[in-house]
Amino acid sequence: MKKKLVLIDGNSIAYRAFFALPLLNNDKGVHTNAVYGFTTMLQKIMTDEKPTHILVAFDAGKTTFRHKTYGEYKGGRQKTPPELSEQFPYIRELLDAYQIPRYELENYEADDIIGTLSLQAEKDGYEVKIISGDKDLTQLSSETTTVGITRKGITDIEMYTPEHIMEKWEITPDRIIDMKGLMGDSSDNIPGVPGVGEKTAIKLLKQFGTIEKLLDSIDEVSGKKLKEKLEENKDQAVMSKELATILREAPVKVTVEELNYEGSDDKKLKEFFKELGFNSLLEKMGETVEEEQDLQDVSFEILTEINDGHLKEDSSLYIEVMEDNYFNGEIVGISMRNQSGNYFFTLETALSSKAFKEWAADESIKKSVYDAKMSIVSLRRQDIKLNGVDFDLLIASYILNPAESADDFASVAKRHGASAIESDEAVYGKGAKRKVPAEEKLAEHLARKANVVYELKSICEESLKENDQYQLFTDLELPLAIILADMEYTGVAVDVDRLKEMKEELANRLDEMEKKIHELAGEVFNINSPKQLGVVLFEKLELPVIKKTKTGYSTSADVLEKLQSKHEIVEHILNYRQLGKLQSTYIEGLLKVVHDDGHKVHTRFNQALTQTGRLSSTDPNLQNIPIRLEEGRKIRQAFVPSEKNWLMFAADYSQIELRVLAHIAGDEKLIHAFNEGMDIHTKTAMDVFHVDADSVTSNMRRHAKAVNFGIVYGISDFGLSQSLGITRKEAGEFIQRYLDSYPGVKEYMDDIISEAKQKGFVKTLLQRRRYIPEITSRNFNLRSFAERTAMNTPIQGSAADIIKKAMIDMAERLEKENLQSRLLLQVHDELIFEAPEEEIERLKEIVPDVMENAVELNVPLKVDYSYGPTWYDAK
DNA sequence: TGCACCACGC
DNA sequence: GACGTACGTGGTGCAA
Repeated sequence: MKKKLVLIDGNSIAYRAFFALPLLNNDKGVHTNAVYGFTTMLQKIMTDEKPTHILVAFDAGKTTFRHKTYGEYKGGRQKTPPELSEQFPYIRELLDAYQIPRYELENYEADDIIGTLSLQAEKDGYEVKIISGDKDLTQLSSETTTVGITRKGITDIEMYTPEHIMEKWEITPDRIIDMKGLMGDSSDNIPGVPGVGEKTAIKLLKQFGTIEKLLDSIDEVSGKKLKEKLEENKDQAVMSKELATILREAPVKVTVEELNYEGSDDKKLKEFFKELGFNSLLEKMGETVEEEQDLQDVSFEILTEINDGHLKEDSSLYIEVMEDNYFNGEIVGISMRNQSGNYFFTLETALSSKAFKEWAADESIKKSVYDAKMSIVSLRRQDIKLNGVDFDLLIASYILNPAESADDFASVAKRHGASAIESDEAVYGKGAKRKVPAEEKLAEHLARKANVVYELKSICEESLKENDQYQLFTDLELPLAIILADMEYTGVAVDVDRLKEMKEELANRLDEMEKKIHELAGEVFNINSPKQLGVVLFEKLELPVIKKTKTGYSTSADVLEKLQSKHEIVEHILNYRQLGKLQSTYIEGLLKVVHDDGHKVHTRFNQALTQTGRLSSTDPNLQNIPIRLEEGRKIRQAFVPSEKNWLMFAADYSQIELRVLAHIAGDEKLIHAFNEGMDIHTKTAMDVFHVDADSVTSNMRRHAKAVNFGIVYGISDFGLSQSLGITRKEAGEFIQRYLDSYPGVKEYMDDIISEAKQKGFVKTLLQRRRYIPEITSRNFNLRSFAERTAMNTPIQGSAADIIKKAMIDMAERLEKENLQSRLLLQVHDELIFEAPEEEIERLKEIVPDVMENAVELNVPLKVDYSYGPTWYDAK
């Protein structure tokens, strides 16, 4: 077996882990995030690399021989946070438990130890892998040595071979020190040459080879300023190179042979994980983790008969359905908590209790629940009506902070300081092992849940009021939950026969296309496998590689489009992809979720998920049914009214986000444009390109539309450049010109960012919040992302608020006017109804009326509508 | 079972 | 210069 040495840069990985993960604590208050990250990284290395020899190198002390060369080396560096320092002893303990040798050397850095040992190992015929978070180490890459640098997080490692370095920087590994010498390294305080960054450094090295050769032929450097800088900083460049050079003959006292790895001391390792509270890692080692037993005893009663004495005002009611799709799973238990006690009972008990059913249906008796929509629907499937819900812990938690509201009861409970509760996973198990436990155990768990809801009601209400979000909760989201429950329960009728026809036809076409593609490729392969497709396109057919993914060649649509002219096969693949998507996701996917009784699908809207306040839809997702391409749009022919002589009626807001922007920003030009009913993309083109309406070309309008799109979705210059197929610079200029054209918008963007910085969150028209802590990050990417989020969320979120309000008003109006028409779906800016023919004329009046007047803005809201026998025809 | 890639909507 | 860049859901392939 080939010998393989893994060398790990301990300090660097510890740093990476520390900053990549949130500050975890174990129960003794010791910070453990760096140790945890280090462990997961180590485990990944061990399984991926299976080293025969291994060592972790650490930096020793503060000063090294490099300080003699340059006193300021690593100067100005933030000192190691104490939260990290305190974790180093644990990392050492971890390595000892793994029986992995560690090493540090006075006066030298970990880099030098690694450099020295890797050289020795290469000579002795080892394959070497180096793992670090510091790109400097890539200079050690060679035929036999690969350098892995952690990318985002800690377990995502980018491997640097000489080929990869060549691809990325267009230089050989031994020139990396020259690159560093020229561009410097702010984190190590290596000065380099001012004004020279990565791009310039690479350009110079490609031309001259090394720093020394460059300085010899300095007259040949193009660019006066650059030449001056180089001349001025000659010595500094040479010194910087020296500082960046890893020493390969440090006086290391261990030999490679001594580093052979014989496996971990599992007993020690388990003890260590236990001490630090790494339960998930313990479980991986096959240990059962006993529950934290600070669970308080809960006294409850299992009811076999429910009577008036148990049923009180202000109860919490908890319904448990095991499957997350409550249209498939049945209720496995119900619990209740109120002044008279804490109870558990089965569905059968509930069904046989007239008192319970009346109590549940009584609007005037107030109940608190966790997930009102789920509770209402799952009870309604049993013919039990649930009314009078005035508190929903799931929604309250979501409103208080949409980022943290994982749909997981135990974590919501913990977050708001409720008494401890076991996780569902601990009680029910997971995956294939998931099952309903014995009744006593289930009863206890559910009793605790009802208890938590009961406890948290007033606490959450208080917090909502403090945030000025109580109205959002009671007047918007809670009533909406009831409407969504109705929509879901009603479901949408599907023309199954039509779908099956389409399936048949598509299957034939796909077969033919598959044959054609295989023929053109000269071999049979799986077109759906990006991996196999990549080999065919880029190796066998030798098409140019446009883009790579981290696992291979990219074969995405935008890449294939660029290759269309190069080979006939490409177009066929694009068509195959398009139809394949329709077949698998929309036709087969939809057929899979049609309920046998009545040919309906019952999507579930997740009301507590998105960061902006939008809804999402699953099983099936009815918010992404094709519309753009005719071929796909035909899918909509399969969505039909559920009753004879009814029609589908669809109404959508026109440009709601841009209208919201005009309102929030108070931009006069934009407001004027909407007041005048102008075509907003044409108007934007006029303002951005400084032309009059007649001179706007279709290309100008397309660009303007993309910019508007970018504003609405908060995309970056990069994103805009991708969608328009232009350079990033051009895209940036477009955005700049847009902001120059609409000074009100510019001002809004600036203000909202500073508001986000100051408060830590942004909010929508109806007081929905999104917290954006990254807005103060020193990391450019995180901060930029946060800034775009700050600008975009009030726009998208307010639009979401408005349509939610419209849905509530609409339900009220339909009820008031005694109409049979039903709201079926919401697709972000669109509402879809089914309606008796004779009500269509009425809907044409009231739907736009209600939607356009859901809120009052300083621009008009505009709604378009249409109707027909299928969703397809309602266009 | 989990991740990577791709593609659909707004 | 920063290396990753609206938000969702779902399908298939593939390695573990």
